[in-house]
Amino acid sequence: MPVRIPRTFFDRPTLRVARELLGARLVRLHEGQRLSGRIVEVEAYIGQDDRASHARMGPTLRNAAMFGPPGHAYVYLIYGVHTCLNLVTEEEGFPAAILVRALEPVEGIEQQQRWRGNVPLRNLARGPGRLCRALGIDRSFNGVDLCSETSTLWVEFDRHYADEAIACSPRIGVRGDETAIRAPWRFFVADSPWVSGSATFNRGSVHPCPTTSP
DNA sequence: GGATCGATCGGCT
DNA sequence: GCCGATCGATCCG
Repeated sequence: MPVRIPRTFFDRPTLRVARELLGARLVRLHEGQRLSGRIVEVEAYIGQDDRASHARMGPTLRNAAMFGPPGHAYVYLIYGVHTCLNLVTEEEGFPAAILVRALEPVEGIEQQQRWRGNVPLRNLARGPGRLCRALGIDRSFNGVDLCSETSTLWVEFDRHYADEAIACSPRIGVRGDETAIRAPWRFFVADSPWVSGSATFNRGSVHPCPTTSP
């Protein structure tokens, strides 16, 4: 039986957690059925000094989950249209989270297709808004404890990817050209057809993978 | 495959 | 008022 990833996993430096989440399986339980996908792309948002983070202006009602304990979900609405899922990391009080950007579909694909309007399989969960729609994740999941045995959303260990299979790049969709904001805090499975972004961007902007943050 | 543009809401300045 | 950690439709090559 697969087991939920425990809170101790999330209660660690965010870049390490982000790297190790690649290959893990995100599971949503819906009416007794498992809907899931393998995480193939993530982005790290670390601390109040991260100019791209929602936590940059300090704690607010919206970003409260980022300041809360690790192992919880931070879910928000973007552009008035799409939902994004983050997994909160590091000790309570320190605002950090990992944006889940793409999944390789694994279980309950038919239900996911229904929620997605029968788009091509490749686009089922390729992008942060798309994967939320595929798994039926809305803002009612904000603050949910992924490590509680009673929640209907969690993460399991699944595949392991060697370092050579992993690539890094600047985060997608963040504005500004300061070096700090361009930190290569996006991790993805190189050459996976399931990651978002264009092939040329994914190949052309690859950085060495960082292991420590400022 | 790539560029552009509109949608549409909540949260902050 | 302004502006997003985006997506899909549409147009072009």
